[in-house]
Amino acid sequence: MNRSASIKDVANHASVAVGTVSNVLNYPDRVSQRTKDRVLRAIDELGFVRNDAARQLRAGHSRTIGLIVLDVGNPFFTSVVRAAEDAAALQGSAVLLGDSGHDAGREANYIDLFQEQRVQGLLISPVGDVTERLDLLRERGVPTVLVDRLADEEKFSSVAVDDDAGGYLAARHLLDTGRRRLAFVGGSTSIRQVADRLQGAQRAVKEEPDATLEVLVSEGQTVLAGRSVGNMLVERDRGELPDGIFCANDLLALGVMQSLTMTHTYRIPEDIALIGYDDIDFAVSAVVPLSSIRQPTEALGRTAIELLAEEVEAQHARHRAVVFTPELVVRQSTGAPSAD
Amino acid sequence: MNRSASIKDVANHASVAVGTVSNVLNYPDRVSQRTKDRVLRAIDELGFVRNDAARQLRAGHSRTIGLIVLDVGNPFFTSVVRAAEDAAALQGSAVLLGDSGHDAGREANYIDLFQEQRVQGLLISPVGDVTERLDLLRERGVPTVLVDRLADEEKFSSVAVDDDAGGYLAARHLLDTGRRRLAFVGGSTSIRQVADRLQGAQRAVKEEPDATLEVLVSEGQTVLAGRSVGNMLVERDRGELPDGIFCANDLLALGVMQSLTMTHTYRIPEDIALIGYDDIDFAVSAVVPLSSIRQPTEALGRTAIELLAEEVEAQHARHRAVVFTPELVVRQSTGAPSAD
DNA sequence: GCAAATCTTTGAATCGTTTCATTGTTACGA
DNA sequence: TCGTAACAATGAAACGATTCAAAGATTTGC
Repeated sequence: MNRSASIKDVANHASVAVGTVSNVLNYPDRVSQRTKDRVLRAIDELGFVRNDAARQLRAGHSRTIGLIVLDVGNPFFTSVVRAAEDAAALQGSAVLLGDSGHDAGREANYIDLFQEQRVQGLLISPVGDVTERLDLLRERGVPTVLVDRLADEEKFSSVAVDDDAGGYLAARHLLDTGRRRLAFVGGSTSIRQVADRLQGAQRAVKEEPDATLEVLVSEGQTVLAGRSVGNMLVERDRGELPDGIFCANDLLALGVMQSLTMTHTYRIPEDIALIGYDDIDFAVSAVVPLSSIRQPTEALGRTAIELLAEEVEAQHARHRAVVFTPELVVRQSTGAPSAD
Repeated sequence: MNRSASIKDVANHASVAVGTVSNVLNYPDRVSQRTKDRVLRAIDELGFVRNDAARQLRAGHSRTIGLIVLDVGNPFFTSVVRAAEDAAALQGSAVLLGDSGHDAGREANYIDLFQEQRVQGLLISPVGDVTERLDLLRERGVPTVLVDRLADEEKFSSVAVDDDAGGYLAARHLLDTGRRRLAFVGGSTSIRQVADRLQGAQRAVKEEPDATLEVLVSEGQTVLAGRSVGNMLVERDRGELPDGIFCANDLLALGVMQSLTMTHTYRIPEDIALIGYDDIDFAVSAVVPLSSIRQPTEALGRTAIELLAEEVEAQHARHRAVVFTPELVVRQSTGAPSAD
């Protein structure tokens, strides 16, 4: 296959000037019907496809937006990505997706790549702390929005979800359904998300004088870690058991559920109510459909694109940090009569 | 922020010719140390970043590869993507990822976008059948490799997994562990993957004169669909139950497992052995760790990139269709003493 | 039928990089 | 000291699309 047709080839083939071909593509109204037909036919016959490189060289910027996430496999990000793509499409941009896989090196590669591509801007859920890498972007004037990470409004716009509020919601829901001896299950509180969710839960518990909250630290945030915690609970005396458990994510909750249902000693939700966090697909199809806290991922993605557009348009506008409040999803595991 | 620095600005700032700056970037050996230092300093001081558009305009092609998958949320594709990215990085290319979400329109958009970007080539797991869209790519000479879809070798190179072999492996394993009354659970056999896996299972069963295979059609391929099938089985007389169940995917298998373990009437694997397909993350953390068939996703992604490289280099070489054989993963649900 | 107004079309200049033939410099052996 | 390699640096041309001032064509109004 030889080199593909250029606008010049089209112009020759249709016996018009290159400017006319360009007009057909960009300002069809300026061109007479006759000419337009001839040009379109030529385009078709030659299989002409616009060369985006030439286009954006002239324009000085591309029509793409870079999006770097920590893990495309994580349903949370998958959903954010999808929403961002749709929102970008609405404003005529396309999203280039990069997966850093929690690796700072890969992240740096994508940042460089996207800068060379002269993306309109960057959405990024950064690996680790906000470092010089990002400050550099800021200095270079690359419009940037942080995703799922609160940022100093002096420096960046950002979108995030209020984990404290989520934790409050979950605990409040357990309290509202009459539970008083609550337990929080989560990995190390050095993970910010875990700490915030716990804090929110504690805030709710303080509102009820007769309520208590026990903190159970799990080995990681997996189903298996949850099962260990569950097994430990099953061995307790009945009187020492919590009557409501809030897990820092759904995987942990599913593990706890496995332990409790397997032994058939305790019933969910009659003896123990259980609520998770994230509302993953599996939550609804657990043995006992799992109540959970759903994060507004679509809003996150959409808003990130919108904030980016603001940054692009008003170069020197103040940055904005938008925080969303998550949503309670009640299912059977916390005592709804029957659920979706 | 004004327009970013160009190679010309760097040249001025370092008092050299533009060609020299270019040489520093592309052929450092051709440039004396003194000049190189000066140029590098200028680059640093001006915060110069190569403009990829201009670069690839000159080069005639980009250093990116387009990858369009049916669903980034699907762990199968996530894993393929990751492997493809790594393999591409090794040869100095970057992957642009598009998610068609099983939507032909979105797919078409990405195909157009990637063509305008003049990607080196395209990896695509196409929506529906291989249609004119793809034939058009072929005619245009865009190197293309189909992923997870067998293709006419006259037309395309492709990488795929042998589902018939996978079905055989699963059924053969059940037979090898002494089961004789097998059941296959799957959605409609109009889905090619389901049909192939069933066919492979049937092939294995035919090898044992005293073995039988019952086909149970589920309503879709979800956990809930699996649970319906499971509930139906639990109501049968013990004598009419299968002693080995092969599910067309892990979600179905997890649903079946829920039904069986919840009632505590039958034990897995003692009464009924259970095996799924795909080896999703959840398989290992099920109540009874689930045996499954693992697809070689890393090999798929890597090989796809390699085949694409072949296509790019040898324009008129014959295409190749590479088929991988999946792998049996034995866990507790089919009677391993104890598993990972 | 003619001037003015409107609509079409033209094509050179431009974007930032790479390429490469040419020119300038240095080093070395005779 | 000179001639010649070997090495460095130069800068114009090219890539393909868009822009825009200018020219050309057509229509309108009188």
